[in-house]
Amino acid sequence: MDCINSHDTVFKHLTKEQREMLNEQKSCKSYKKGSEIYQEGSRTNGLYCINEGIVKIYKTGIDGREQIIYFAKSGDIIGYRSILSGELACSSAKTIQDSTLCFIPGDMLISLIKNNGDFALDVLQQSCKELGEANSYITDIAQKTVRERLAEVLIKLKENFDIDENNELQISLTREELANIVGTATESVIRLLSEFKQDQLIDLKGRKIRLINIKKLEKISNAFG
Amino acid sequence: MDCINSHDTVFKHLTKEQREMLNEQKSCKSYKKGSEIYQEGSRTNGLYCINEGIVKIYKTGIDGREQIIYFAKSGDIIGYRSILSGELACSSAKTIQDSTLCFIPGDMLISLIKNNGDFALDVLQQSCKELGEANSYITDIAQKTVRERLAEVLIKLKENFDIDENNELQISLTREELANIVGTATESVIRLLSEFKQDQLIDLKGRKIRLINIKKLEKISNAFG
DNA sequence: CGTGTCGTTGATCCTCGTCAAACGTTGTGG
DNA sequence: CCACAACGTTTGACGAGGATCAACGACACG
Repeated sequence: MDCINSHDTVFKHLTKEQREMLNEQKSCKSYKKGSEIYQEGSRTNGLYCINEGIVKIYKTGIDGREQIIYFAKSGDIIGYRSILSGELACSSAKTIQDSTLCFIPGDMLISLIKNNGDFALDVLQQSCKELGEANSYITDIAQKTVRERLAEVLIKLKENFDIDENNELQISLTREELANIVGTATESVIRLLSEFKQDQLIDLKGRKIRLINIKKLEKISNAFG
Repeated sequence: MDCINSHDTVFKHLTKEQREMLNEQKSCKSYKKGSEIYQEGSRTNGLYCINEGIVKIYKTGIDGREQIIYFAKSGDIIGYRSILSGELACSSAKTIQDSTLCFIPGDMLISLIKNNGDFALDVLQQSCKELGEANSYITDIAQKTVRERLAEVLIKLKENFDIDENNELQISLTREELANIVGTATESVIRLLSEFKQDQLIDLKGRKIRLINIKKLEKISNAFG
C-alpha cells in the first residue's frame, strides 16, 4: 500500500503539492520480523506509516512484562503521539512480521497540521478513535474475566486482520503475546484455548487459530448488553 | 476560571476575534453535584469546558458497574472526543461537586481547528496526552495488584487535585468511587485503606484522606523502575 | 423515628498467577 | 550434519489475592 497516496489513510486530504513534498521527505525502509521501530521513553522525531506488515505497540511493565496495547497494520500511522503531546514515547513498537515502514519527520507533520485543516481533523479523528478504544480496554480489563477477554481478543483479531475462507486467523502470535494482549499469564491463555477447543469454539494447529463458533465466542466475550 | 481567555487552557492560541466569537456562542451553566452532563452512547454535539468543579468521566460496564476513566477539573475540556472521532460518546460525564460548565457547539470546534493551526495542535496535544495516560492505565490494571493501584490512585489524586497544608486530599470520593477508579470491589478498597492507616501511611476521617507517608505510598504504587 | 445510603467487618469461594517439570521446535555453531 | 542451547508449548499442583455474600453499624434526611 502506498499510504500517502491512498484514499484510505490519514493522508487522504492532502493537496497534490503536499503529497509531493511528503514523498520527497519520507524515507521508506524494510524491517525484519522482530525489529524495534522505537522504544518507550525515547524521543521520536517523526511518525511512521505502515506500508506492509504488522507492528505491535506495547508498554513494558513489571519485570519487563509486555502489555500489548494494539497492533498497527498496513495504512496505519504510529509514533505520532509523542510528537504531538510533546512527551517521550509512552510505548514501544516492534514488527511481528517482515514489514515496510515509511518515516516522516515530525516538523513535516506539524507543518501539515498547521496548513491543512482537513488533515488536522483526520489526525484528530485518528487519535480520538484510539482514545475511545483505550477507554474500552480499560473497562474490559478492570471488569471482565480472563476468559471473557480472551474470547474478545479472538473476535477483534478476526475483525482487524485477514482471515482465510476457513475462519483461520492469519496473524501469527505466540501464546505469550496473546497473554500480553489479554493481560494474563501465558499458562492461562493455553488452558483457556484448550477449553475453547474442547468446547468446539476454535481449532488449533500450532499458532494457527481457526474460529468455529463465532456466535458463542461473542456471547462469552460480551458480558455487556 | 474563564477557560476561553485563560492562558492555561487549550484555547490559549485563539485570536482575539475567535475569542469573541466563542464567547458569543458558548453557553455557561451551573450544575448541582451529581448532574449528568452527557451519557455514553449518545451523540454529543459540542464540547464542555469546565469553569469550576470536578467532573468524573466513566464508562458503564458489567451489571452497570462504573469504571472511572479520569476526573476533569477547572480548565479541562470534555466531550470533544466523540465529535472529532465521528463516533458516539464512549463515556458518560457527571459532576461530583457543584460545578459550572460552558458548552461550545461542535461546528464551532471544527471551524476553529480548520482555521487555526495552533489551536488544532493544542487540541491534538490534549488528546495525545489523554491517550498516553490511558495506555499507562491499561498496563497498570493488567499488571499491578489492587494494593499497588490504590496507592497509585492516592498519589495521583494528590498530584491532580488540591491538597491542604496537612496533605489532606480535598477531593471527596465515596469508597465505591475509589473502587471504580482502581477497578476493584468496594470492600477491597475499604480493607486496603484500613491497612494503609494501620501502617501509618494515611489517616482517615470519613471521606477525608490525609497522606502521611508519601514516599512509602509511592514505593508501594510503583512496582515499576 | 423509620428509611436509605454509605462504610465496615467477617466468612467463604474461586479465579488466576506462580512454580516446576516435560516435551517439541527452532536455530546456531562446531 | 549433528549436538546442544534456547525458546515456546503444555500440563499438573498449589496457594494467594481478591470477589462475593451477608450482616451490622453509622449517619443523614425527610
